[in-house]
Amino acid sequence: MPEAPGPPPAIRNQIRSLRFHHDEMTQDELAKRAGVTRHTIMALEAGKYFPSLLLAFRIASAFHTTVDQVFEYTEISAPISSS
Amino acid sequence: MPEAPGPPPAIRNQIRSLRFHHDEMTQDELAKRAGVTRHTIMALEAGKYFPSLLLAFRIASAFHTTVDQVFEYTEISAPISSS
DNA sequence: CTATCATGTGCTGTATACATTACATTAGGT
DNA sequence: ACCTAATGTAATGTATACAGCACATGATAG
Repeated sequence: MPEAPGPPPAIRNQIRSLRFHHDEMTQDELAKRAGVTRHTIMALEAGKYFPSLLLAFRIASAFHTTVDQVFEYTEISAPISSS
Repeated sequence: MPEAPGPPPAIRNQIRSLRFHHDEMTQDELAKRAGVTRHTIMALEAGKYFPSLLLAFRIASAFHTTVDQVFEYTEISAPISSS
């Protein structure tokens, strides 16, 4: 089945890339460090949904980095541009 | 009514402070820029819940700054300490 | 006193992040 | 061929972010 139509996801993440750069950490290992299930990590890498801010912080913490280094926000439909 | 028991919220934000540092921007104005309702901004400032990662990015964008500058994560109950 | 602006409160409904369980698939090792 | 580890898929249930609406409160102005 093809991708869902509509604008592309507004947030991309570097989770999979960071896992391999951190001693090939498994999804399960990252999940334990972040306090979620392996399923959640898999869904995030697959772009099925966006993490909560709390989980975003915990994932960044697992990689000893910041939220802005793990997640990248791309403005697609800006709610407001100028008053 | 007193606060709910248990550990303090894991994420604090500088939204109210940033609003006043940005020409005393009203909750309604910030809400419009972030694409949410005024009610949501009020709830965030009151600490009633945490924003989604998407909203966190949009609020940071409204202040021309990063997520990590608007929101501060304080580790209270680390999901894992050491294997 | 009345009107308006900014902020807070309370309720109800919907969308979605995440858990839970189970099963399929691919690669490596014996 | 068999076993295990790592990853993906699918279905269902729960918690919660956020919308939408109405109304209360405090400040300022006329």
